[in-house]
Amino acid sequence: MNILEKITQHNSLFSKSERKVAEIILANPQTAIHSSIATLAKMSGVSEPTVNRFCRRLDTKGYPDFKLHLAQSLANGTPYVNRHVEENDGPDEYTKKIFESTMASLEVARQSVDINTINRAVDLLTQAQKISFFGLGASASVAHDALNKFFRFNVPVVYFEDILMQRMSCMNCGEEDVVVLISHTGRTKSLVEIAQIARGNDATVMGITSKGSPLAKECNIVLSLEVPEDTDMYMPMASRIAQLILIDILATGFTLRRGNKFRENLKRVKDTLRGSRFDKRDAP
Amino acid sequence: MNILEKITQHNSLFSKSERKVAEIILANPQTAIHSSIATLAKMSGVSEPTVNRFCRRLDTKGYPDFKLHLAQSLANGTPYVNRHVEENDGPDEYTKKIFESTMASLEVARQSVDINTINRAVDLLTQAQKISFFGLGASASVAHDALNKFFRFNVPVVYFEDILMQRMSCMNCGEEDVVVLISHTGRTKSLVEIAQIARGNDATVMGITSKGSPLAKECNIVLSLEVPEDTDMYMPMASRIAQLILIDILATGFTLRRGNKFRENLKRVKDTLRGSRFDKRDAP
DNA sequence: CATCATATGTAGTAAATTTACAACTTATCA
DNA sequence: TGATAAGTTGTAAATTTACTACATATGATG
Repeated sequence: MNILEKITQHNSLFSKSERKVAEIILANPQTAIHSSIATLAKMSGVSEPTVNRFCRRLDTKGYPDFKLHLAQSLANGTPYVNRHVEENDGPDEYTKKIFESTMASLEVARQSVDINTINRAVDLLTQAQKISFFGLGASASVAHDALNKFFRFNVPVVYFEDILMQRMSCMNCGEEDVVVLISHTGRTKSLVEIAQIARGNDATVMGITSKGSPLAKECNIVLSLEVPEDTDMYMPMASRIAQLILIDILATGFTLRRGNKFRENLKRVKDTLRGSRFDKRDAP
Repeated sequence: MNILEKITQHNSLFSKSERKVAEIILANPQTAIHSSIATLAKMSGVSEPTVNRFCRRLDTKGYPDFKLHLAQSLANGTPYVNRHVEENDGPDEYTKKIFESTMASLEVARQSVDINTINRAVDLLTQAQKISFFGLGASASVAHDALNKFFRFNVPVVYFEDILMQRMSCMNCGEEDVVVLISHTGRTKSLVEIAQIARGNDATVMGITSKGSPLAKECNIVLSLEVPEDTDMYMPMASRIAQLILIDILATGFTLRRGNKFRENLKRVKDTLRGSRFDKRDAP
């Protein structure tokens, strides 16, 4: 897709003179897009038609078209790269890095979600009699967030942080219930146990976790997100944010599936909150 | 910067015919970049020089240069636009929309953070004897997440979901303590009250909330994020994700400030978790 | 209604890109 | 090794494209 990468990769397919052109372009792409074919030819020490042929070999219609592609590649500048925070970074640097690497991860996550699985997950949630959200450690706050979202839907929804409560809750669940287990690694022992208990009671177990993990193996349905792992010791945890967005997506699918009448109800819940708020106008 | 936006904004400066050109381009920019000046002129129903003048008015050198700029604008894809989920959207559509609008909001948020404030906030947190995180409703899970992060730092850190517990906790705090209050709107009554209580006890009150809100007025320091408001009835709550990233940033700043020895300690906490996990290799 | 200013189009010109073809390399096989 | 074919590269002409200068039209102002 990106033409600059394409140039580097196709290098072997170029002829000798074409390679000269490639070098000049890679060395200074910004200059290249503002040059005419004649200028570029002179810079590369080749003839104009050679430059043209070079462009064609990259599946562009010709030189102007090539410049367009090149411009697009350059526009993406540094397209949200996953740069790690370093020891001596100042506030401006680590702020920028955290935002950007989060966005980079989200971009990756976005491309990795499987729509069909999402759809099926929404199906299951819609039909559930009771929905439970469990997670431990960092994932607990994700489960917590899920509770907040689904609670508004006027569906029986359960969330516990305590392992024992989670267990007990699962022991009491049945065929009609959906248990959503959240764990980035999918290797938290007690969560895997909970999955087993839930399945033992014929509940549907939905995992928001890594593909192929121990937890994933115990689930009826797995929503996995490919997020570059946070090998870093510093904090940013893009995986967790991707999970939250996934919850957003499920919740949205849920409302849409439930239709109009249901959404009116949702609005009522929102309105109820008003009483506990300062009015927008006459704030103290 | 972005030429497409520029076209929409400069609309009033265009002449009648130039506006025709603008319309055609905005209607189908992808086609525009692949057309010659003659084709575009014909499509717009104007003469070629008019198109050229149109380009010049946008501070480009001429038509080819304009196309380059246009191509760059388009390169950023449909650069993460905040598109709302609609009634009849299928799973693929709402998934895409949610991801994209979240990213769009993050981009906005990123540009709105004030580095100096962040730096001061990190200062305050570093010096705190005890840090409390409080939020209600959706913001509770953000506070919860903050707890998870800061807990690892081996600093006294407090989090309650219960209003009464929050109150009691604040009554017992002192000069050396920092209370972080999280609320997107900043209009939740009980949270404002808590801010007042905390300040009454000389604690430092840090607000992660909207500028100029009732809550913001009670804070010693306000970390505000300009996030396009979620007027939508559907779920996506970009504001909350921006808050989480902000917490990430604070936590990162915190570790960096604390230096090396401190980070070793952090690693130890991470290692401790191993025991509760299935090993990566011999997973069952 | 005359005059000026601005806006738009026509036609010609200059520039840039592409095509066609010829010259030159390089590889292949007898 | 030398002939031939396949592939490269360059030259020059053809074509397309963009730009300039000027003429005409439109519209506002006194």
